[in-house]
Amino acid sequence: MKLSTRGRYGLKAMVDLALAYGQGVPISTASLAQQQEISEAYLERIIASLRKSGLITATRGAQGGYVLSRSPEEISVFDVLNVLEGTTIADCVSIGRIKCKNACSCSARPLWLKLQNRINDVLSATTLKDMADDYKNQMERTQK
Amino acid sequence: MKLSTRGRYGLKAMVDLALAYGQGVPISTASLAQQQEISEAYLERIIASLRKSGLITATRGAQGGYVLSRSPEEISVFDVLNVLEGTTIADCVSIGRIKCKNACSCSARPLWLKLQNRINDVLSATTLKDMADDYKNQMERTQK
DNA sequence: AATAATTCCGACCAAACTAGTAGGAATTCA
DNA sequence: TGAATTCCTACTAGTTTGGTCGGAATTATT
Repeated sequence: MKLSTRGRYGLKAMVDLALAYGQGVPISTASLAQQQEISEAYLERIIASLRKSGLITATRGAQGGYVLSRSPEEISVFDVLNVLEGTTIADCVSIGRIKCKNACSCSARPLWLKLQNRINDVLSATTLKDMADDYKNQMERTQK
Repeated sequence: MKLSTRGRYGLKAMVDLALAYGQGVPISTASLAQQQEISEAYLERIIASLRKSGLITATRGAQGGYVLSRSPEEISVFDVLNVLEGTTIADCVSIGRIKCKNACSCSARPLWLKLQNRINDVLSATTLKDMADDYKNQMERTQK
């Protein structure tokens, strides 16, 4: 039930991109990594997945970097974590074909389904804009 | 975000014990493992943790086995998974001291807290009795 | 008393996953 | 041209997962 650094680093990077959204300036991995104080090389690979999934767009070369492909309110946390982590808590609740042959008679499956729904509710109801706004507010409050 | 077999096997075993509760007959690992069609040796070790935590009580020797230490409605899924898995999705939402020094200024922490609460709500609102009852109902329906 | 059934315990193990590192090719701006 | 940057692939150490194995201790049954 633990989130990996992959998901945590990646989501925070996405929030950073959300904060920069609208200025049209691409942000480099170097600066994203610096804000989180983590390894540039590692974050780069995480970001590569996000780009391949289409959530962010890269511009190469000097002054290059990344921008969100859509506006922050159109990207949910679910979208992001779905790329970076498996979001399903057990195989038997995944949308595609169910791998567990005992699914019909499993005493735990109803619970997993319910739990999965609650998790998805939270993740898909929260957008990058929400997180960026919350963050800005929090920063303001601690300033004062 | 995946549950391990440890949590899944263990919880199902607990439901099996809940179904047998009240008859006073201890259930052996052999029979619990058989119902799930999994390795006896592995389940034994999972069950050992549950016993050490006090959720179940063992009687040794022939005709021995395990019974729930409390009645099924007094044991929540949270109790069980708390023993078998870490139930926290990130260190920064654990109850004890917060390990992450950036917790105050983290753009993701409010989300993790919210998500963690939703998960805990579901897990602690569901008891072994609920699961056992659901299971019995489901079995009846598929019989007809 | 012998035996079979069972919990209990510790050591071991292979495979997968996590969290990185390293190095260099390709691209683009200045 | 040179610096900044993405992009890509290979490598690695450590941890976790999901087990197995062998045997000691305990108890009910015969």
